Amino acid sequence: MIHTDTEKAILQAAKTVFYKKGLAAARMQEIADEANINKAMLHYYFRSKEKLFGAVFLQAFGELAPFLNSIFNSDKPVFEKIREFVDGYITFVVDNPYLPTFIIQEMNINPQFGETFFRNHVTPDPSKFEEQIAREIEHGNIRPIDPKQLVLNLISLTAFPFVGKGLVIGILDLDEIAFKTLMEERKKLIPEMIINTIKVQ
Amino acid sequence: MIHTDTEKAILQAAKTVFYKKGLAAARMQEIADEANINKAMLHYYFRSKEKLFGAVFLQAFGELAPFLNSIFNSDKPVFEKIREFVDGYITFVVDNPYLPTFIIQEMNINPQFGETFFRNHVTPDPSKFEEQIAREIEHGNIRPIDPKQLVLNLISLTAFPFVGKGLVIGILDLDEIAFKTLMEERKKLIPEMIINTIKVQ
DNA sequence: ATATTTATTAACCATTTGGTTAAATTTACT
DNA sequence: AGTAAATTTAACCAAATGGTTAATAAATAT
Repeated sequence: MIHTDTEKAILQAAKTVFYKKGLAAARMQEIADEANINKAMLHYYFRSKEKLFGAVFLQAFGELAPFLNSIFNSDKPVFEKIREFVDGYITFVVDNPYLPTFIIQEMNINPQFGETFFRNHVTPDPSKFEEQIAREIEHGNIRPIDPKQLVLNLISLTAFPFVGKGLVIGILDLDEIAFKTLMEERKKLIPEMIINTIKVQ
Repeated sequence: MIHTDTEKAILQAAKTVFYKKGLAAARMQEIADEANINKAMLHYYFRSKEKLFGAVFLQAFGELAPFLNSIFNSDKPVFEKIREFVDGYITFVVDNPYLPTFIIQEMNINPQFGETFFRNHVTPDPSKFEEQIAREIEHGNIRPIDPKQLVLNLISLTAFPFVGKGLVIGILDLDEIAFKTLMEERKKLIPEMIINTIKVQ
């Protein structure tokens, strides 16, 4: 796994272009230009467009999955994990705005690719967190809820505004600043909402 | 606005292909094959790929926007609107699984297209609903919350699982049936959760 | 220094793709 | 029926695109 400067430059450029345009709309020449190198180098290092895309996709997950798993799998209490997830995710995505959309987009366009990927790589895995939730419910520490639904609520509330940003801005009539303000507020709002739903009165 | 059979067949085929693959990955020949007609007909009726795409996009919004607006703008109470939105949306999307993803995807890839579109067409508009929420808060009937955040929560919880379906299935380790079951459960779960957050104790 | 491997480039290639055209067929009109 | 208009088709075209190649330059090893 040697990474020469050129290889790194290619990956960085490919990331930029693929994130913004997706696999189909991205052009090899555009990636080469972005990396300031000859187009043939892309094939020299990555063989094909699909392979290059695969490398970018892998790296995208490589940035996100360990981060999410470190939260899911820590030994902290449920409420704290919820707060960490929301705050961490929003902070992360504000700095990497194209990443979640990119992942979701390509997994939808090519579901088979997504399935294979999940089978063969380290991906976000909340199963331990789900077990923890189930345990807390059994102990009567939080109100009954399907752990999968809880995790889905958490991800939905946190990720959707970024994934559907264009639509959200249009529907709620926001500008860039108002959007960012709203997202910052959500760091508090989402955990409060979820915790309020599951905490025993 | 005459629609011959051929024109209808083209639109239907274009819908199928564009929904599944997006603008960039869709092929004019594939649309022609899907419609069982000659490729030249696509240009005869719609001039260019972009124009055809525009027509499909317009129709997509035309299906969704009035439906959502009829809920947002009715004279029913807030809680009921929340229930109607969730139930209606999920029912709708189960029958039209590609539609929301399609809209969000293309608005993200080409934000300018999205902006122009929102300025020139009938789109989902929750502003009246937001005012209604603000009024209910003033009257002390529901707990204080930014109406935009409430609407965003509603849309996020309802739409995200479909938009990010590939990822959700992967992360939560679901199959098609488990996914559908989860979605059906959400028709109850989401309204309960949101209403629980805003109802005065 | 010289040979050998590695990296880089410019030119090239085959295929695909959106789009056109001119002829043929069907429909509508008188 | 005869004619003009609209519809449909097959063949074609230019541009774009992913990918290759052969020659060159740079680095590495002997």
